[in-house]
Amino acid sequence: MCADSDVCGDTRQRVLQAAGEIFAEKGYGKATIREIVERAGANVNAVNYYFRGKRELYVALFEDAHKETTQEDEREFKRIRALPNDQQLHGFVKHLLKAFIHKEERAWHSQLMLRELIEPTAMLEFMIARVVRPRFAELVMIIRQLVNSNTSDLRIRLCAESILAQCVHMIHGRTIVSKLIPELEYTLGGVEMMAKHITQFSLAALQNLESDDE
Amino acid sequence: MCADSDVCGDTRQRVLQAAGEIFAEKGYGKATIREIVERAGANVNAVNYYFRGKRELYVALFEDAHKETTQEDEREFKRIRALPNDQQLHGFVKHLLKAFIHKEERAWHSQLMLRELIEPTAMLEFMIARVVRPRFAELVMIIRQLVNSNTSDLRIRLCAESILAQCVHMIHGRTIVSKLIPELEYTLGGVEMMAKHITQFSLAALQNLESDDE
DNA sequence: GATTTATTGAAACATATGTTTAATATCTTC
DNA sequence: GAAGATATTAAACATATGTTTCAATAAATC
Repeated sequence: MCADSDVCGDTRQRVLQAAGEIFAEKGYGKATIREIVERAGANVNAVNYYFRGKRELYVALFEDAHKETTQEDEREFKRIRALPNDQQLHGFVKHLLKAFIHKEERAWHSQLMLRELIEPTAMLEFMIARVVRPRFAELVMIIRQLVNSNTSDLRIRLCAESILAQCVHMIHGRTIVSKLIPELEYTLGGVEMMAKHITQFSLAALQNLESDDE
Repeated sequence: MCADSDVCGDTRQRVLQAAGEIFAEKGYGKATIREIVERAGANVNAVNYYFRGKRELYVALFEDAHKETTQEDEREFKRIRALPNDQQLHGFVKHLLKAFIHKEERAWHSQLMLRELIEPTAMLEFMIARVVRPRFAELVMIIRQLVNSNTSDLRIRLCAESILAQCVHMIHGRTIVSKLIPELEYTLGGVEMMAKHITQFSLAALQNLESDDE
């Protein structure tokens, strides 16, 4: 047996790749081992041989995806922090949106994360701790620089949710969005347009927030 | 055989109720006929006897839910149109949010609709046409009264999506939202707070929109 | 009240799917 | 090149689940 990726034949890798795509496409429940191994050009047994089972394959995959996602997040966040205040939000929104429009081979990393929000498995807690919370914290930091200094923390977190909501909705609700706004294509250009609108809408909101007493 | 609800024994009705709850809870795929009939106190055969199959049961249920939803929408929209301009948005947001916090017996009507957005079945098209589009149109009307008269239609529709996004996110992302903002309880009081924030945030955005030329 | 129809119940059937087994092939190492 | 470890394959197994069958029972009709 071999656990490391480079040592053994590429069957393990092909299964990982195929599983990533299919889990991202259909979710854990609807993905079947037989479809995965077929796409990987491997035998049904391959999943159990290399990963001990469907669930363990999913966990392995998820940890891969999480690692790549957090690395990319950290890299991007560093870059964004160096931007002028009023451009940071745009950078953040664009970063979130772009992850989902990647070329197919890579796209499943992000889609897998998003799926977890839709139909949670046992990995949800892990993901909230490692991906969602850091992103949320970063967004809160960006917002804090844009609003009145006496704005309460609760208010800022609510605004953060409002902005996240718009990003998530564009991806996850794409079927509906593209029917209601056919002008929005799900390409790199379309994403620019989405990011521009979300940023503009949210900046306008933040700059116009009423004071916190009520 | 009997198709009307009042004529035959109440088995058919009990199955409908149980199915509504379970489909809303778990989605079409994960709901099983055996669990449905068990909760309804009926035999496995009941589903096939009264509805010809699982899918047909789902369709029947969905049409029921849709009818009730659209009726309630129309009633509420009429009421909201009578409000002053600046209160209409708040009324609309509150209406959307409240539907999901109903007492359990009724909640599945709305939850079933929301599920369709998450894991679409063949009913998605039907639902977009009958529920989503009318709601979207209503929201667009409300927004149009609040912005500069030369604001483009595309811009207005983008804003409508931004507002819908926030509403949907509060319901559909409740697991995460309540972790990031523990102050937000999913009770009637909590919903008031959500509605207040979403309205305030969005009104601020709309009032501050830049002009459309670019 | 007998006959027909509608409803219910238990079991069987067919299929899909995760998992295991055991045989075969391939590779490594001495 | 032989022996043992590693990898692959095909088949079988176990379970879950939608569906069907058919007999038993209840309800309706005449």
